[in-house]
Amino acid sequence: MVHVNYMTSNEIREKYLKFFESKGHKIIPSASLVPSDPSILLTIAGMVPFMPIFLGQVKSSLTRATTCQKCVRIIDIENVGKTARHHTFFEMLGNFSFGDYFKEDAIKWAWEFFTKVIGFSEEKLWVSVYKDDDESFDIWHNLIGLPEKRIVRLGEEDNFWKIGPTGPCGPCSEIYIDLGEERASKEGGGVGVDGERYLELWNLVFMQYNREEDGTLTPLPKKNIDTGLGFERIASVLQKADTDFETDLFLPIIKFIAQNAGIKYKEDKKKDLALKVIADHIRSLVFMISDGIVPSNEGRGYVLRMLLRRAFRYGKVINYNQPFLYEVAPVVINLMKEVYPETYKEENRIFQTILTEEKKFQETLNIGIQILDSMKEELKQENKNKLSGKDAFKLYDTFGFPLELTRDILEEDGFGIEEDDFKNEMKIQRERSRESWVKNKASAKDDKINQKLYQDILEERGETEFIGYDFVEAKSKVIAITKDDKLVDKVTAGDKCKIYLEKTPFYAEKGGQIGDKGVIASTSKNNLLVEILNTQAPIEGLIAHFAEISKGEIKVGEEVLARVDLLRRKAIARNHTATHLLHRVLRDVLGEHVKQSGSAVNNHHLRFDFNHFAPLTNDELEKIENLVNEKILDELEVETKISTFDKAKEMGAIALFGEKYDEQVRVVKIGEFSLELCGGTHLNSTSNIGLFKILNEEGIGSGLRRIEAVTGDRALKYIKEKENIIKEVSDKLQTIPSEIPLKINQIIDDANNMKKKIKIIRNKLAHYEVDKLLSKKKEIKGVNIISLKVEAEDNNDLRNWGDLIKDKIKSGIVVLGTELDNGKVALLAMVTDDLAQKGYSAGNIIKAIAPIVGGKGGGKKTMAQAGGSKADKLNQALEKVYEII
RNA sequence: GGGGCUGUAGCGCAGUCGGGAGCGCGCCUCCUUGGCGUGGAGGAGGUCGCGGGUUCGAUUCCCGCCAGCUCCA
Repeated sequence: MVHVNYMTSNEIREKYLKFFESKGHKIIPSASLVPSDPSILLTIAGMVPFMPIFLGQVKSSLTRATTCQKCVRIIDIENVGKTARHHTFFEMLGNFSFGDYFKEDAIKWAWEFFTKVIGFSEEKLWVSVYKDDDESFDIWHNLIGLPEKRIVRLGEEDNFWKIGPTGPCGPCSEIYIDLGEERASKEGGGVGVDGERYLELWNLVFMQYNREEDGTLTPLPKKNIDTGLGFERIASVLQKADTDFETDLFLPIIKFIAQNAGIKYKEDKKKDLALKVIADHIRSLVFMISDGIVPSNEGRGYVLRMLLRRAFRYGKVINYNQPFLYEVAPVVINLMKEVYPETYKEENRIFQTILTEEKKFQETLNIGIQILDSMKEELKQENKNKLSGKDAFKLYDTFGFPLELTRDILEEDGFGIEEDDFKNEMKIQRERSRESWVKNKASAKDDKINQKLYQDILEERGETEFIGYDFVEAKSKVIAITKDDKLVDKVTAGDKCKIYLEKTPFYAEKGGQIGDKGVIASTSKNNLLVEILNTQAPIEGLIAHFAEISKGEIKVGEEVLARVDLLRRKAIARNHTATHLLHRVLRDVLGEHVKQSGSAVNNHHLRFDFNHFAPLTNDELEKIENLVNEKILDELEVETKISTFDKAKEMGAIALFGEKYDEQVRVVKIGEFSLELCGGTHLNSTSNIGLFKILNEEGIGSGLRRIEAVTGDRALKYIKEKENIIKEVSDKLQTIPSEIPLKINQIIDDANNMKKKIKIIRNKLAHYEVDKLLSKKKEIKGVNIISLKVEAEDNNDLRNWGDLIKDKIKSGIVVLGTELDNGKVALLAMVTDDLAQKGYSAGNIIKAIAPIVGGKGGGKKTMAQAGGSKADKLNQALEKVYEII
C-alpha cells in the first residue's frame, strides 16, 4: 500500500526530468504512441521518437534531451498480471545524447540521480557491463568507486544493444537494485539471473558502432547515449510495493474495478489476475485512443481491439458480462490528466470508443456461441467427446471466438478440445505470416543501397540550399549528377539522370506537396536545355532534380540557370493554402478530434485524409465548402515565419507528422484563422485561391476519411463540366434544368407502366398463340409431342412459352426453338412430370438435337436448354425430336 | 503485409449437380373489426458486391478487385 511518506509517481517523474534539465537537457513532452515513421507499429520504447536523429535521417540542433515517454508493447502480453513487472502500457524515463556527452557523463549522472536525488543507498546498487567493455568497467570502478564485486560482466544477450542485423549498436550498462535476501527467487542466483532480488532498473545504452553488411563493427563518427529507466519499477521500489500493481499508478484503478465488481483485491488469486490485467489494458486503451488510434482489424487499430477484448474477457472472471471498461477509463484519465492532458481532452471520445467496441465484441461472442452450439450438436450425433482442433481454430480464427470461452462452454457438457491440433493450426498461421514478412524485408534492401549513395553525396559535396520560398529562378552550380544510381561527371542529350545543385528554387516533394517541375538552362549559351520532371529530397538536406536532357550537355561544376514552372507552382500553392483552410474548417465543423493523417497537394487537386468516425453528411460537406470559400473571400493574408518549436506550439500551431524537436520550425499563418507548422509553398492571400470545390468524400479505412477538392481554374472547370452535363440532359429532355427531376420521374413512371402493359399484352397474345401451336400437336407412341419454332426474345421468354404449352397439354413433351437477335439459336425441351417418371428426359432430348444446330446443352429431366449457332438447321433439329421419341 | 469467413428484396437469411431467384419479418391494397390488434386474400420490392474468364447457359466454377467480420505479424 502506498504510504504518504513515499514519493508519488508524479514526484518521481518531475524529479527525473528536472535533474536532467539541470544537466543541460531539454525536457521534451512525451511523443505520440503513433510513431512518425509509418513502418513502426507503436512507440515501444523511450528512444523510438528519436530514431530518425540517431540514424542521421533528420538534422537536428538538439544535442541533449530528456523525456518521460508513454509506450505500448504487447510482446509479453501473456505475462501481464502474472508477473510483478510486465505491462502493455508503461512509461519510460530517459536521457539522450546526440553526438554530445558519452559514457562517463551518462554513468556519472545516473549514479548521481540514484544516490543523491532519489536517495538509494550505494550498497544496494549493482551494475552490469558488457563483457568486453573495459571502458565502462573502469568508469564504474575507478571514477564512481563501485567495488569490483558489484560490477558484473554480461554477454551479448543482456548487454549489447542493436537495432537490427545492421546499423547502429553498442554495449550497454545496467543498474540493479538489491531488494534483499527475502525477495530472492527459489532458483537464486546473482545479478542478471535472479530478477526478483536484483531488479533491473536502468539501462544505459552506449551507441558507438555501426554494424556493416559483412558483420564488422565500425566506430560511429557521432556517439550517442540512450537510456531507459522503467518508471513503474522505480515507483514500486520507492513506494515499497511488492509489485508495480501496488503503486499509485495502478492501485486506484484496481480498487475502482474491484469495488464496482463487489470484490476485494488480494483475496482471490484468480480474481487478482483479472484485476491486474484489466487495470493494465485499460491504461493502454485510454492512451492509444487519445493518440488517435481507432479500433480496426489491422495494424495498431488491431492491437487496440485485441487489448480491449482481452480485458473484456477477463471481466467475466470478476462477474462482468456487460460492457464495463468504459466506466474505468475516467479513473485512468483522472490519474494521468495533469501529465498527459491529451487524455482529458479526448475523454468523451475515449468513453464512446470503448463502449461501442465492447458492445461490438458482445455481438461477435453471440455469433460464436451460436456456431459453437451447432458444433456441439454435431459432436453429440457423432458420439465424439472432443472438438477437433481445426473446428476450435476456425471458431477462433474466422469468427474471433476466444479459445478459453470455447473450452469453458464445451466443459459444461463434458466435452474437450483437441488442443494439440489447435496449437498446430496456430503454428501454421504464424509461420505463414512470418514468411510474408521476411519477403517484405528483402525488398527494402535496395532502398538502403541508394541511401548510402545519397549520404555520400551529402557528406562530400554539402547540402543543397533551398531558396524557393523567395525565388522561382536562380543561377546555381551543379555539384553532382547521378545516372542509374551512380555518380557521373557529365550527361548529354537524351540522358535521364538526377542533378544536384548548390542552391535551388525547386521545391522537393515533402509534407504531401508534390515536387516542382521546370527547366535548367545554361547561363551563357542557349545550347543547353534540361527538363526537370520532378524534384525530391532522398535524404534530408539533399535535393535531387529528376532530369531529362533535351539539348546539349551538362557537367558537374558548371554554372546553370534553374527555372521553376511558375504557373504550376502557383496552382500547387492554391491547393496547399486551401488545404490549410480545409484542415481548420474541418476541426471547427466536426470537432477537434479531426487529425490530419496524410495529404497530397499537386497542381491538379488536393487530397486530405483525417480521422473521423462517420461519413460526412451532405449538410456537413456543404458547410465545410461554404466556410472555406468564406475565408477565401475574406482575403486573409498568408504569412510564413521561422520560429522555435516551443513558441509555435504555444501559439497553438497544429503540428504535422510527429514532432521533430528542431529548434527552427517554419510556421504558416493564415490571418488569425489558421496556424500550422509547414514547409510548403503558399500564396500571399487566400483570395488567390479563387474558388474551392469539394469533389468527393470517402472512407479509406476504419475511422479514416478522405476529402478531395479542387481550387481556382480547376474548380471552375469542374463546375463547367457539370453544367454541360445538365445542359445536355435538359436539351434531350426538352425541358429547363430546374424541371429535370420532375421530367425524369415522369419518364420512369411511363417506362414502368409500359413494361407492365407489354407484359399483359404478351401474355394475352401468348394464350392466343398457344392454342394455334397446340393444334400442331403430334402423338407418337401415345405421347403428346410439340416441337416447334416460336418467336421468343431470350431463354426466359422461351421458358414462358414452354410453361404455357405444358400447362395446356397436361401430359407431353414440348420442344421449342427460336432464332435470337444475334443470329444464334436457343432450344428448350420440357417433359411433364408423369412422363419424366416413365423415363423420358428433357436433358437427353436436348443433348440429341443440340449438335444439329452446332451447339451443346443440358438440364434436368423435366427441363433442359441449349444454344447453337446454325440458325438454318433449326427446323431440322426440331423435326428430329419426333424421330427419337 | 499474410490467411480464414461473409456479401442474394428495407431487415434477418436459404439456395443441392451450372439450367426457372426463394423463405421469415417488414411494406402496400382489399376483406374481417365500431377502432387497434388478430386472421384471410392479393401485390410491390432484386445490376444475386463489382469486373473479367470458362460454358450453349454462371447467384452457383475459376481469376482479379471492393466492402464487412476475424486471426496472425
